Amino acid sequence: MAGEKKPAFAGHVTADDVAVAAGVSRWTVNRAFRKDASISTKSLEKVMVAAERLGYVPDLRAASLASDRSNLVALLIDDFANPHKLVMMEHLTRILRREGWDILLVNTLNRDDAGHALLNASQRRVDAVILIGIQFDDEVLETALHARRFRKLIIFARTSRNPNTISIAVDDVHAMKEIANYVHERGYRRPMFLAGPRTYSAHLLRKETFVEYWRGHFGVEPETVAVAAYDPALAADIVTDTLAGRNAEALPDIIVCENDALAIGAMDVIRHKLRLRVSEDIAITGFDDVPQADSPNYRLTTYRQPISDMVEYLVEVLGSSEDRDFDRLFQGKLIARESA
Amino acid sequence: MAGEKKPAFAGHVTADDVAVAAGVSRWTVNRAFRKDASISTKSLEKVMVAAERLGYVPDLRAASLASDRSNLVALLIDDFANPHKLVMMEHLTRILRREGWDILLVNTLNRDDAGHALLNASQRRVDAVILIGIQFDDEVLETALHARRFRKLIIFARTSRNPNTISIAVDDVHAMKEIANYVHERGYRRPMFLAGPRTYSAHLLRKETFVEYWRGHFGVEPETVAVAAYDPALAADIVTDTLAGRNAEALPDIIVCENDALAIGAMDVIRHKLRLRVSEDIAITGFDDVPQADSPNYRLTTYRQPISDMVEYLVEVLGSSEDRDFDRLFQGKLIARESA
DNA sequence: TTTCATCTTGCTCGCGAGAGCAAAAATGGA
DNA sequence: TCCATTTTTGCTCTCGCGAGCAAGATGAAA
Repeated sequence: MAGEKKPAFAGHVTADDVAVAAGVSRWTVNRAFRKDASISTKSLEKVMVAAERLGYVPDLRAASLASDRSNLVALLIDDFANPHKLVMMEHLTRILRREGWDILLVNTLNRDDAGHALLNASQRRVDAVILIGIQFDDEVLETALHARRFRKLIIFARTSRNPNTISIAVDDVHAMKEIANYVHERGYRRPMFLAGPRTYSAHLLRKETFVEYWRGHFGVEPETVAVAAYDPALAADIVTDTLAGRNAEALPDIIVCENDALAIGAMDVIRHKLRLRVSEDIAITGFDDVPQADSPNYRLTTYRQPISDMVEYLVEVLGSSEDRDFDRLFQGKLIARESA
Repeated sequence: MAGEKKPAFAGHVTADDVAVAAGVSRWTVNRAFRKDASISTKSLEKVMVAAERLGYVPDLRAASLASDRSNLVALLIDDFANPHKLVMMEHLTRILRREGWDILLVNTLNRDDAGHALLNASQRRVDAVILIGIQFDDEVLETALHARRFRKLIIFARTSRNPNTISIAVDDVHAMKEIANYVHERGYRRPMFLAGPRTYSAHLLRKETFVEYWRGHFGVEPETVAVAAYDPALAADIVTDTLAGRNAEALPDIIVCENDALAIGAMDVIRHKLRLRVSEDIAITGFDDVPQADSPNYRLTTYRQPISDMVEYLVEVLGSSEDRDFDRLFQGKLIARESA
């Protein structure tokens, strides 16, 4: 009380210090920082004034340890060449933070590393794991799930058949049918599908859907090419290797890409390597509607995922303690621009 | 011992359980998971076998609480439109993880939010904070530093004059002089400088250096234009507003950009809005050497920062307990491509 | 004023580890 | 083989907070 001046070394100010300063018990101090706790406005104010003066903030490690809820989620990601990841991260970090969740960011270096990444997260006792990476196989997920290291394992922006994971994604099947119809209506007849890497657990149904739908409805089997990563530069190499030297009739009239990262790489090749015109000679579609897709340089026809809605749903899932099936598909939107 | 089967619910397997299973004490179990601890190979193995079987992993929250070292660093970021952020994050997440550091990712929504973001981090008792965002003002940093909420506050890829922060950055002054000389040597005489937002604490000395150097050495004051964010789309708007309608003599012959994000936006405008040729009509330089800069579409002359080296130095700083001046400038490299 | 319900406050115990020390075991040299 | 040294192991105490309960304060109804 009497001008007892500690050198405000906030790193080690504890609730006890505040309690003494405010003339209440330690538990009242902690209660003041919990939104659910019952506390009188009088002591709340006393505590807050003292805390402010001493520079006290509660230690979430201890809170987490005692309550068995960490309010921490791990975000596992690996596909850093794909610009859409930046978009997803922006939404995830902003909205999760608004809802009081902190994020542990883990770079899953490669498929073999996924298990370690999961283990890493589990050591911090995260409440949930969000996968926005692509390199995971079922075995790893099964192991983690079986060990019940997390309450929830959420696969974001990708569908999963694993009944124990929660998948929040766009409706790829519907989307690709819409794209296929659009492409056909616009008069394209020789599509080539440019696909990304095949993963085990978390699938994109885009290639399968497009190919089957096109074959079923328009009678021909589209050519498909796969790229080992969602990397524009890599996509460019593959497309160059595939198309360079072909004469006009052997070229596709449109390249339907699994996402914008691939589409951007492919478009660069059409223009600068094949020296053809985009849309007139070879059209192109993407998926994701990354910011670049709207640039005057690309004007890419693509398909927008409702990322904000998906993340809002994600926080709803995180907050829920029910044990139901949380899987959900969202409807996206075709964005027609000049590339197709 | 005798086939006592718990339903391997790893979420609640504690060191005590493993101790019983392995026939040692709890402390021996914990020691087995610490690299510095003294333990016999025999008990190490016993513990590891038991831990593996039960699915035990140490609880880093508790370890952190007891040892006052969290092995956690906060990464504060805000500039999600800039593709270079993805590059930095990839390096940071990969190398920090390799060295045993976990990352708490915090999206600093805006300048007013920086204080909250810092507070957020401090509640998790992170060992250090790394800023790769741009919106911080001195007041906020001073408050955080004064409260000593973190052992280290590192400003990455940006220089700071604040003596209490650690700045790990590229030598902007040297870099811009090199760029200015290159530009002049290549015969450009009417440069325009396209700058990003001005921040308080963490400066980029690029604009100042370029403008002063050019004026001092070549006698004329270059025109400068500022963009409110490192966002290609925003840069495109500003450049369009600035240059559209000018006749040829009033146009710059080169646009020197503070970074690639701006350069990419500007280049799109030159081609698709002004309908001019890049390099022949208006040349352009960037900074960062983002992946896109190398694409056949841009072929941007730019300046590469040695991000890997910088992050390696960062982990060295994190690991050090000395109390010296850790500020360091790295030398980058001019990457000449076709855009200038 | 009394009585009972409600709100607030303080307390015991526990969360899962680490520091640091003391006891026990292993090791080595004469 | 014996004693001194070194290594390994176990233990007490602590880190900062929360759950849940009991005691105390407050207030409304009788």
